[in-house]
Amino acid sequence: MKKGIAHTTEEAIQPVATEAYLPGLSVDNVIFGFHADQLKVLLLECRNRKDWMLPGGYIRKDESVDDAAKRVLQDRSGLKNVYLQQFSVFGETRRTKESVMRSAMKSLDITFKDGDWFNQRYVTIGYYALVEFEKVKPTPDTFSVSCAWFDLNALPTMIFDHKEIVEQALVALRQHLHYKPIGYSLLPSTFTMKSLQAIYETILQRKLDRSNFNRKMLSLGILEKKEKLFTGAAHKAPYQYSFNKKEYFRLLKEGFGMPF
Amino acid sequence: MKKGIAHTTEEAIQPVATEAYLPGLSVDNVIFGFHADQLKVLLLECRNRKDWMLPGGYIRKDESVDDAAKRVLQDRSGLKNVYLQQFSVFGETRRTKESVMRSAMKSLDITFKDGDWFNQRYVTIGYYALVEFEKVKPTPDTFSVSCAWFDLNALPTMIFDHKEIVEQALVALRQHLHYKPIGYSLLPSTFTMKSLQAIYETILQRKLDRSNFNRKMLSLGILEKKEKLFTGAAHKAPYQYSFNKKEYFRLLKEGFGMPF
DNA sequence: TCAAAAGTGTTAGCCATACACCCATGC
DNA sequence: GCATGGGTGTATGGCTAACACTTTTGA
Repeated sequence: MKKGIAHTTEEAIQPVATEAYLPGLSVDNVIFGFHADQLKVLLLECRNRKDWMLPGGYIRKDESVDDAAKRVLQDRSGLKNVYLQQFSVFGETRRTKESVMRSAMKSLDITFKDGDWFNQRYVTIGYYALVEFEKVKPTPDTFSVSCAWFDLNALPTMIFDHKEIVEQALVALRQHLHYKPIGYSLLPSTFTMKSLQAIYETILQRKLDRSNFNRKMLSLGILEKKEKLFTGAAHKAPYQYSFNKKEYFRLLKEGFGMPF
Repeated sequence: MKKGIAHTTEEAIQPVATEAYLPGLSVDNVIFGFHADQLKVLLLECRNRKDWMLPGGYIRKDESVDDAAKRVLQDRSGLKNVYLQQFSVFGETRRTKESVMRSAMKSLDITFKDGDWFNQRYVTIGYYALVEFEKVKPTPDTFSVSCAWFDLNALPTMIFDHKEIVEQALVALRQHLHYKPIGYSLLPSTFTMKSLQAIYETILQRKLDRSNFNRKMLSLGILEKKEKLFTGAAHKAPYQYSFNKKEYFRLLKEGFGMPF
């Protein structure tokens, strides 16, 4: 608020240089990861409060909204070049609450005045990201004391309308599943059909037939079968697959029809 | 800019009372109508310029973003309670151009300074609406001299990225067609199956089989057959239908799968 | 009686679903 | 060899797609 403009990546939600950002606008990312057959969301634990929030940030005056979302994603997870999709705007008048802002400011040595940067109405643009769980380095920001994964079925209490944003993101993701390939940035470069199926099953919240899932996926022509076999368990070794990047992104752009 | 705040509906894009609006944010509506077997878009002819623009406006500090879009829709078309769907945010840094703003201001007796209200970067939230063509009363705003329908295949030159916004809206509409019913606010309260089919055909840009379309639509259970027959032409009279509003909106919320 | 458009019926083929059966592996 | 999980095959039912046939109406 008093300091000059710091142009590092990690200036995201810093209470400095508010003149560098668009007023009243923010982005919030719902970052999905996949671990132990469960979908997880990356959340931040609020400083000085008992609740959690989505990784979010403001939009610099010289960057696009998409770029702001990318920057936030990279700052909190260490990752870039992952699937990041804008899905909805949250623009209710009273979605942010002064009381929450106030307590969040307390620890940060910020004078809280009416009409202040943090005390204005915020419209936020929701994005969801699909990331490879293992590769993420959870990193809290200035407003938070920790950054951790949560199971979708066991979300903590969250500030503002952030829980609703998570739910909407899941709805959007489920929709997209019907006409877009999923898995590229969620899985390691090589994976088994079983783990891919597990992703679909957790997102859709229901079991799919193993045989039919196999056939369908292969028919899309986005998978490359590695003849190399995995080993170590007391059963037949599964094939390893990787995505044919070119075909994958062609389908991502063009869309298709999934039976479920 | 000098006058006080006028709280009529028709203050939308007025250059007065800029303090009443959220800075740097706007909504733009792609209003689709259906006429003569063609999809039309409602556009505004810019004052002092040779190009056209989408009906848009700013967001009042005491209204939600959705409400702002509704207000703009009502001001330009006279309609409310129609299908209005947010579909994307347009947030590139250079999407609005100073030169365009400048010429638009010229006729309005507005001093144009750097850092001025109209000379800032704008992020806009795109909505599309489906309206009953016949019911619309096209009404220009302060920045425009006329308001008229355009065929989607014959759009005029448009300011900023507005043509791209129209195209994106059409893409979104086409997507939604696959899992949501369409037609309610596009058609009169009573209509024929042929006109409903025509809507689907123009949105999808391809012919559909009459017989199969019939069967599919009826199987959704959102249509009520009026035994009253239409008359006047040299052929068999078609049935009239109307939507079962309750079922229609249930499906709109839940979604379903369309074969095409 | 003919043309045009609407209503209805029918068939073939595809595809999702369900399930069965074989293969590989470690204990 | 047996349990476990992976790979592959197949039958059934349902639905789409295509098209044929009938009905209604005004000219």
